[in-house]
Amino acid sequence: MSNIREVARLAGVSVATVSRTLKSPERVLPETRDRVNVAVEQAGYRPNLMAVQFRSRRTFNLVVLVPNIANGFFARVISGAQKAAQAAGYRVLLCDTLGCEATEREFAELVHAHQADGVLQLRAYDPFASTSDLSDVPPIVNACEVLQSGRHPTVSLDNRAAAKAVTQHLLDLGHRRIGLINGPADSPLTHDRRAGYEAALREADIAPDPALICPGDFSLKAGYDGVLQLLAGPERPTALFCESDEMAIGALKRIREMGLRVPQDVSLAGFDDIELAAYCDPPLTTIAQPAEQFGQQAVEMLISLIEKRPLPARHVTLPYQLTIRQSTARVAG
Amino acid sequence: MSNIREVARLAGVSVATVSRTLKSPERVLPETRDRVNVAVEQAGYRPNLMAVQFRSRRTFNLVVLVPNIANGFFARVISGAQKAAQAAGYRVLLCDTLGCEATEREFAELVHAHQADGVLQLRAYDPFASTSDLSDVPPIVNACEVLQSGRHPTVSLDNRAAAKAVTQHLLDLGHRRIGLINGPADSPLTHDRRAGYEAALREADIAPDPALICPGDFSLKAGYDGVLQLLAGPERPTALFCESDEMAIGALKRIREMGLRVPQDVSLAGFDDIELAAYCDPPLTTIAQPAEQFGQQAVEMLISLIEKRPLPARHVTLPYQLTIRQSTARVAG
DNA sequence: TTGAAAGCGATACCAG
DNA sequence: CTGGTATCGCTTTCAA
Repeated sequence: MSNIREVARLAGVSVATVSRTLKSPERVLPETRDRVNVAVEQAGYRPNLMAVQFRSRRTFNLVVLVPNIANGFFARVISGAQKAAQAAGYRVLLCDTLGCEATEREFAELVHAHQADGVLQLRAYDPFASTSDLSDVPPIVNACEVLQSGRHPTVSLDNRAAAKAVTQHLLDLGHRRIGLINGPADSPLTHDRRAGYEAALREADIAPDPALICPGDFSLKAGYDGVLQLLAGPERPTALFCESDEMAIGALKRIREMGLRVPQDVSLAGFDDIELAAYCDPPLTTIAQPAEQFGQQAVEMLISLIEKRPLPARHVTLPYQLTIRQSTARVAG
Repeated sequence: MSNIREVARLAGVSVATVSRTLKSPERVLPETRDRVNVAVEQAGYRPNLMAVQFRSRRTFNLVVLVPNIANGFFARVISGAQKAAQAAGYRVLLCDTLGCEATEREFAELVHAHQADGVLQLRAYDPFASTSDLSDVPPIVNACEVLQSGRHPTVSLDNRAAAKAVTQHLLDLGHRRIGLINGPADSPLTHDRRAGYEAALREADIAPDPALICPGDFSLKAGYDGVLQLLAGPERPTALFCESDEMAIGALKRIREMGLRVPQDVSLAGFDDIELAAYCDPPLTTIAQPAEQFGQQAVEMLISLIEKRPLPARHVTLPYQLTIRQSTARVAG
């Protein structure tokens, strides 16, 4: 593989001139420049980025920690992140952490090892939690699922308000017994969404009933299993709010298997507005999140951090949208 | 950030000794070793991987080119790839190329720029097609959707046989008019699956009818749109084979909207066996592909290539499995 | 067993 | 405008 010296030799100039021609051509005589360019061509020369980065102490790599790549929502976040990164001349080192803290810490360490310039974390875990010396904490942005510490910049959604809006929508349709299938217990998303759900109920003078709330984890299976528990009791709810579309789709299957219809017997609402939500039968009422924007905004903030540009805002909240389709209807009777 | 010199100073040894202690401790006196380790600890030293890689000319990075991260099938392939990479001490640089050849070439170039040791391509496009000098082609493995050139090692599925098996299954159920919704026209997958479909028909003495074949692109929408065309004619097919589960799910929605039932009026089969296939109503008959294995095998081959170990086989074919659920049934009448 | 020193490839400073 | 050269942090001979 040819190097800069080889090119210099071919062009009959010094390595310094080759470097200059490539980096700031205006500082080189056009004639010399041409000779160098010819030599570059001839040698099939490509700068060894390893060396460049080593020298400049910059990698233009961003580590993105994803809890689960297979999740349609994160896939869109990643897509947005990648576009923003590419636009700014950065690359994305994607890591499917499966929610494993050790893995997350390990990958975050890549920054300390000079393998990346910053970290984008899409889960509520601070891989640098144990680093008390703030000057030792590299550029990091937290998006989607954020920490309350406020230590790092964040991009989030007002999950409480969104969940409240969905619940309100169900209340408006006359529902009084509304079931909830939660997300993972340790996630702030779950906490906020549940809080929004309960707030809406209370404002309608309905006491939240713990028997109507069941644990989940955002997966198809959790929705499928959750329904069994929620619709088993004597006074079954007339509506169900699932904290993710995947759970809603799992729930839908089980509801059908139990011989009930959506929305005639049970109204069903999800969260995320994944592509599939519109293709369900019936199409799913849900909360649309600007997934791509999460990734894009977060990456832009991260790059500002890296390049030490001022951040317009340390904490950004993106808008949600209640998307009403046919899975929710006025309560029967 | 502390460097190796700092550690050497603290331990009162030379940088060479520090390096040795870290790389081959057995070549260092235990006593010295301990002193070095203490110094490492004390200085909070972490080797600058940039420098290590620069010096050793190895990055332990693998570029993985994915046509579409949002696709559930690829998500599983990636998961398998990542596990295999991690197990071998490599990292994955994931690139969502969106099928853009320029992007693919650009990322593949990272190998030439010494940013990665090899490339895993999950699509039938050779980013080094223009490189005629074989010694200039870096380690690369092609998986899932493979090229016919045979230039690079591959991991694939016998798509023709799999499609033939699905079609045979439908024929066995008494179907004679079987529609097909194709994948992208430029993909070998599409070609092979269609060939399998036609072969099965011919063996049953049925002439493939072009009017029963419609173009698609593996997306929900393509399935949704395709049905409109296929079921519009006077002699509508009694069964439909979609070359991806996503298209089958889109098709399902449209079939319902047309007032037809699956499988009573139309049998429906997909391909991929994504998680959702089992959660459809009715659950989808489909071809299960060992997605994780694709990623795992391909990465293992790639690493063998990189480390110049002999490959057990240059072309690996993984097994498929016809998974029969409730979306296909004996033809009515 | 340990240390001194020569690079890896590119950059940038300082002279000329 | 151009060239010589020190330097980034680490690895790896080669000697001692």
